[in-house]
Amino acid sequence: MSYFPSHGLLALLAKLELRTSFNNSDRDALLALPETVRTLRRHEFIARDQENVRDCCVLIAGFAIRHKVAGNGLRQIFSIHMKGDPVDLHNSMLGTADHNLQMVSDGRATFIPIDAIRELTLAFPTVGQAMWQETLVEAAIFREWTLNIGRRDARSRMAHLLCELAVRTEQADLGTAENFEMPMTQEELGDALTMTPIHVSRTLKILATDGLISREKRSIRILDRYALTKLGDFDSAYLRLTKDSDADELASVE
Amino acid sequence: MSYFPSHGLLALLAKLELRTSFNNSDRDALLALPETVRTLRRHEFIARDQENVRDCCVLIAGFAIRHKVAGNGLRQIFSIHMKGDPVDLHNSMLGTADHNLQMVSDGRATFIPIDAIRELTLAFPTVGQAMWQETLVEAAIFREWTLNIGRRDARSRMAHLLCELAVRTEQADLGTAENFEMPMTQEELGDALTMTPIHVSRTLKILATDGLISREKRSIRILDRYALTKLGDFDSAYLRLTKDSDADELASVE
DNA sequence: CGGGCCGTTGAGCGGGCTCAAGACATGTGG
DNA sequence: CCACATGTCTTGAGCCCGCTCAACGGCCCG
Repeated sequence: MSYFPSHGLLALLAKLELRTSFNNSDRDALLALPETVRTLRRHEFIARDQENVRDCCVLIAGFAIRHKVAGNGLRQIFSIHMKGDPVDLHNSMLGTADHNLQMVSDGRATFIPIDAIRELTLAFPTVGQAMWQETLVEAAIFREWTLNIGRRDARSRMAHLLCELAVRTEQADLGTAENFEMPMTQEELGDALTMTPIHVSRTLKILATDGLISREKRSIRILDRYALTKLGDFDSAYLRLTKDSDADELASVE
Repeated sequence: MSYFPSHGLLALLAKLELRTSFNNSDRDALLALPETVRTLRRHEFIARDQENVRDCCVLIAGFAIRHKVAGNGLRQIFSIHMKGDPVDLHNSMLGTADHNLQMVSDGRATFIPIDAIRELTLAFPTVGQAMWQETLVEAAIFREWTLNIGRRDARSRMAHLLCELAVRTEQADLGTAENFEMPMTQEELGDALTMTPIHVSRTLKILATDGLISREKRSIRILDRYALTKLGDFDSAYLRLTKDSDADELASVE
């Protein structure tokens, strides 16, 4: 048992409390989860397709990708993860992985035995529902990416991804929505957006020469957020960053 | 309260018990859920993007699709649903819909108030975990479809979809894996696979002339399952049709 | 200073799209 | 029973977005 919860557990708690109201015993039980913090190197695997998964990994620092490789050798990235994301609830709750989780930068994470999470969710069903909702939101992100890859052209796809990362990095307190780190290579971006790295390069160049973004090393500055949002057909609703009750209040105010 | 649970609830129970062991009180509580059975017409919406969702719909007969329309008017279908599928746990557990659910054939379904499901999962956390796992498997299907659309060519995409439908219809007791109904139009198939209906027609024709399948009205006969599985790069593991313990047993026997 | 890795740019190609027309089944009203 | 409309599927012809192949330049780090 950890007497001093890691930043990973604290970030996870904050994330879950965005959408669910906990009482003190819920909160204490979550923070009392047994955990082991580890540093992770770029390209290190957190979980591998088809292997058993015994721990749930919560990111503390750095970025990770969720991906799977098709029989023809082509890789598809399904989502990008950052601080506070319980990155393999999906794999660990089902016992065996059906995709890979891999770091794209150096980082740190805390590992929680999945059996402890199972017991926690049985003893504190409100925490269980909150975690369930968290995976539902991740499923919504998968759907939005499918729509993105399937139904938008290269520039829109790129704009949409940049908008999502802007919102999520700000949310995770890793930068502002106007200027944030994006430590992925263009090859990784290509596998997330279903383009060749060559076309990623050309597409980013177009966005920059059109004045929508500017690029430094591995970070992005958004120069025209309105235009980028419109080009990317982006609506952050699917990320569910507010409680439903908040949304209702907003709706009733309008 | 329904004293005679509908075929929808019974099919849902059977589906959840594929992966989770219930005791009698779990089972009784699930079957005692309040429900309303309704007939549904082809093209009728079960839920609409951005609307509030108060019920969870479990299909009894007929097929439904999950989809969203991008700003450019193009539609992307995310999954196809049939008997026993709790089709909008995703939307209803989050309160508002972020995509559409629509019938592609006439059918029947039972509607369960989502508040009753929330209470059930708090009082019977094992049932909650089973439903959570069900949505995790659906998320796995979303990922597999993303891989399909993003990383396979038209013929492989089509083959993969046919393999998935073959396995799932057999599982749902709606036909054999060799011969099953597929009541979708080629336009709907196209929106599921990200192709034009014209290309769907040509692709199906190629699969038929190559001797992999034959087509009658709205049903498919699989003539060469091995070749179709190989072409579609299909591995049913992501559907999680067996308990993990079963899989472990199989693995240890090998 | 040399060797990866990463990003950029050019030139040509191709899978799947667009546009167009026709075939065929089903349903509806006269 | 036919006339007609509608929805679905098929086939043909031409085109384009993003891919492939290739070369080069910049950066980091040993």
